[in-house]
Amino acid sequence: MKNSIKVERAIHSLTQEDLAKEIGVSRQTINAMEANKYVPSTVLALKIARLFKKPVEEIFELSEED
Amino acid sequence: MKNSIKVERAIHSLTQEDLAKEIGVSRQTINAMEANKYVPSTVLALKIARLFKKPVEEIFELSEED
DNA sequence: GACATATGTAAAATATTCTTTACATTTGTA
DNA sequence: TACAAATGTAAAGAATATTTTACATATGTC
Repeated sequence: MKNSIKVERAIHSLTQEDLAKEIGVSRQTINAMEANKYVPSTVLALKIARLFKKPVEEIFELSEED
Repeated sequence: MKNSIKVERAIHSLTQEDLAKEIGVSRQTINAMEANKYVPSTVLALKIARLFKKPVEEIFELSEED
């Protein structure tokens, strides 16, 4: 799965730590998500999409291997 | 978090096992998801939404406690 | 009633997410 | 250069997701 969190963060001028606080996770969780180190939970995806005012599908996209 | 998987399954006339095979998880995972026993991964949410041709947000909804 | 199919549930094991702590590296700026 | 802020990364542990196996219950049909 891919995601465009880093881009959205840039658009909204948020640091990883800002975003982490907004959605209630650690900064490392944001960092790891951006680096595709793991697949986040649906709750996180919904919170991030809501914050950025975009559909989940526009931020998180399935890859071939999923 | 709430979800309407059971309803979508009824609309599409799919058994829990049908759906499980479609998206590549065990039947118990579907059953537990419907019973809100846990929060699924974003990959599962995207797969389910894609199968039912609806946005993730229409099937999975954040609750107060999230 | 007997049978098949679908669903609910539970426990143990495994895999994965997420936190915490800590440090290294990068980048911008005085 | 020196400093601060942001980012990358890693390792250990806690919490949670998911599988597997297994059985119970419900529901429809013969």
